[in-house]
Amino acid sequence: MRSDDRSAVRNRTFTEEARRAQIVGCAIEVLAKAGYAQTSFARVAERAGISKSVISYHFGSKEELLDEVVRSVYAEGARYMTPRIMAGESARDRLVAYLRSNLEFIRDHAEAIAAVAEIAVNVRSREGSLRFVGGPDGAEAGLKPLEELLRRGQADGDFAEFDPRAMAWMIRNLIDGTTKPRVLDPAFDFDSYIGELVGLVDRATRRAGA
Amino acid sequence: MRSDDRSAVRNRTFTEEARRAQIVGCAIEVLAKAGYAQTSFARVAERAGISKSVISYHFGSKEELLDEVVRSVYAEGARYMTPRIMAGESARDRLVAYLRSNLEFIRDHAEAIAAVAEIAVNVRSREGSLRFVGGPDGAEAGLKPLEELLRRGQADGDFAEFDPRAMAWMIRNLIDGTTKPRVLDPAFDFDSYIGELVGLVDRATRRAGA
Amino acid sequence: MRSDDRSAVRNRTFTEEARRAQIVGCAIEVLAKAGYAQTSFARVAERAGISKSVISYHFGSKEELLDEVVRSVYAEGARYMTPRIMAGESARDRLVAYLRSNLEFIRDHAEAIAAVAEIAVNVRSREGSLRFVGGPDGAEAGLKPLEELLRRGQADGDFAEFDPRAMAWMIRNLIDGTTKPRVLDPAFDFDSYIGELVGLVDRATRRAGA
Amino acid sequence: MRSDDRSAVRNRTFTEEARRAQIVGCAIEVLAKAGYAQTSFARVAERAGISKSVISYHFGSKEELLDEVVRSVYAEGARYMTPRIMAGESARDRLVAYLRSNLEFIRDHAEAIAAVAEIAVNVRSREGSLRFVGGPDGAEAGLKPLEELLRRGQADGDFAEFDPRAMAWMIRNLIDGTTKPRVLDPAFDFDSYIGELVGLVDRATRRAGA
DNA sequence: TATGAATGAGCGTTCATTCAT
DNA sequence: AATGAATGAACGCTCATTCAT
Repeated sequence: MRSDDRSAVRNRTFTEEARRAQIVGCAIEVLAKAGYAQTSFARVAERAGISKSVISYHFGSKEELLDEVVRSVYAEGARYMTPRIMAGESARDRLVAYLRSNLEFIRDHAEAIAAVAEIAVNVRSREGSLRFVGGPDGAEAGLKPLEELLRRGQADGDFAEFDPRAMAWMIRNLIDGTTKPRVLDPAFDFDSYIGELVGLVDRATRRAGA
Repeated sequence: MRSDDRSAVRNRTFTEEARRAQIVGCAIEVLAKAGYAQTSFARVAERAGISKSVISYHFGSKEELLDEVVRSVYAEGARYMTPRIMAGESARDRLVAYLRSNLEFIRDHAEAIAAVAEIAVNVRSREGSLRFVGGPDGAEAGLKPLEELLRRGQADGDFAEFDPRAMAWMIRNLIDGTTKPRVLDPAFDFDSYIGELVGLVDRATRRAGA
Repeated sequence: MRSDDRSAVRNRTFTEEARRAQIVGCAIEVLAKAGYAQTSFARVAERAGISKSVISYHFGSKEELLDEVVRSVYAEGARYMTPRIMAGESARDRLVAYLRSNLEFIRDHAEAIAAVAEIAVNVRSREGSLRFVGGPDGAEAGLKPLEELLRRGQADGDFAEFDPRAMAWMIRNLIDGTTKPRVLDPAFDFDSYIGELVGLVDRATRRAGA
Repeated sequence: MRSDDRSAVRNRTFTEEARRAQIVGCAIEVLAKAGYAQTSFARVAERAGISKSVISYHFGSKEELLDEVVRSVYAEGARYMTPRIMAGESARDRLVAYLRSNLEFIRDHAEAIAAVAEIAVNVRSREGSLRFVGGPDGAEAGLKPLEELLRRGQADGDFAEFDPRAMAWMIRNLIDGTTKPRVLDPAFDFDSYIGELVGLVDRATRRAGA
């Protein structure tokens, strides 16, 4: 096995990247369909039609594979959202773009989102803390820009007075919670839910009388 | 194991109830501290200072133990919330009471809430669906009363126009998401967060001009 | 617990005898229906509607219970067969009576026979040898009288020349094997099978020209 | 475990076949020596000098291992018996060949026969019926050819009148019962027993006056 | 680059048995 | 005479991981 991939970047051949991507894709499917507890190398390998030691070969550990699942989904999410948010001119525009683009990404990548959720609530460090919610790569990373956006909007007079950090958390929870009605509610309509959610946030942040 | 457990209810001796409660308590601690995947009979027994077959003796299966964890936490939650909600005279009063009492309960029972969350997102039926999220005892059970409350408030003219079902889901997500900032944010202050959340929901539901 | 019942005979109260008989009966039912491997104190107790420690109380060990099952069935078998065999005047008469009475007893006590068979082929001493087939109480005990009967018949000129010991074994195997077609063959008719078996043994033992 | 076992047949490497054969061999030894109830993966592995998860790796379940034990012994038995039986020209010849070859195989494979017997009388399906006694692969499979042979012999005038099905059962029981005197009787001589058994069956089937 | 083979730790569960009441 | 409570050993099985090829 390649024992020297501790460092962030390594040269990988094209075939290696392809295998990694395939395995990540299968891992996402298994995670989404069967849940974290039932996601084993054996099941992922079975779905990929390869032997399970191939996974060990490419990823070194289960942790590394799950990390890569999260990383790849985050990266694709950022690729989708960032330009759309940046296009907004006012804080309000950008907030709405943040909400819409994030929700659209969730809508269009149900399996990947479910997989990341499974990992986020389950993978723990040795000491027991969740690896993907705390930590520098965790929720904090996604929260800070949102908080900044809100703060800026308040400074600009776009938004009412509220605790921008608490509001950021609440908005994240509103977004992340979308998967619940989606899965559970047979009558759920994603696009109208987006409208309701944007409306709610708008009313909750709008300066009185604006 | 006790051989006559088939029926729903059984007389239990005082000692048995005490042991069951002790085991449930330890299971909650392990679930909250180490997460679902690391919660085994062995770990729970170790924490309780008993042998793991004692758990099998009292619960018959892991599923039964986890069910009891959920049931007991739900029951205590209902005991706390129900009278407080019922005391409200208007829909708005009751909505605020719903929010406050639920959040207070979460605030005061952090471990139990975390344990139930671990179970809810992990325990699956044979076919792969989450047992405690869907189903008659799942989210639906908690959602319906809230939706009714919102609908009634709209009929009374207390609330603005919005989709009451979507709003109910969003409110639940706001509440359930509270654990995230609590755990992750070192500066998190639960009581002021309650205020922010109640304020947000108030603004989001209030009839314009009211 | 009564720790002094190592010796063969003890005074037992009426209720104690009744309990023992009840437990033995239930053990027979479980053995016959579910097989040796699935026969546990728990299952026997469940069927008897008592707690499993009652069995421990009355029998001291699983071995003792199974011994009692075998002993009681053997005793009842002997009670049925002995007078019928003794009534025969010639060796041939007695051989036929042996076959018929044994087969009738098997026919009329299917469960008990099945239970004893389960025990006989499964219960082993510490060193690994079967307890109920070898040993002084085992097959030998049943075989010797049959062998003697055959030997006597040869001396009387009733029977042909054959190795009486081998013949005794073969006859026992014919009898004991009856349960197999009975269980497996949907068209099996016990009484006509008795006729066939008696005929076979008659032909096999009869002196040529007799 | 190998994840692609679903289908009936698979290519197996030489090493895998060797390991499987070794494990089957050890399982036979344990079954024969210690009996079904004491036959566990741990004991088999211990005898093979491997870790018990190796057995799981190669067999997937205990059931699969025991199936393979039965299958391999049956296959070898058929390989020995079939040509010898086919060589007989008359029904009588073939019946004697059936008896002799079967008994010789039993004589020469005592352990394997004992192991299969342990399995046959103990392994049950979910519902409680014996898996290897009833069913298409069970006793029926071995009985039918024998019954046909007897029927053909009657049609040819070789044999007396008797119920060929009952006779087939009795002959099978005579053969299968051989293990009992062999194990229990210190003076048992297998070859002379074969002679006695063949003689008995001959007398029992021979047409009067033939 | 990939794999077959193997491993040891751990899982939930069942078991006969013990013991105080 | 009976029981509830508890135990430790053993069970079949799954797991991520290692390693020689």
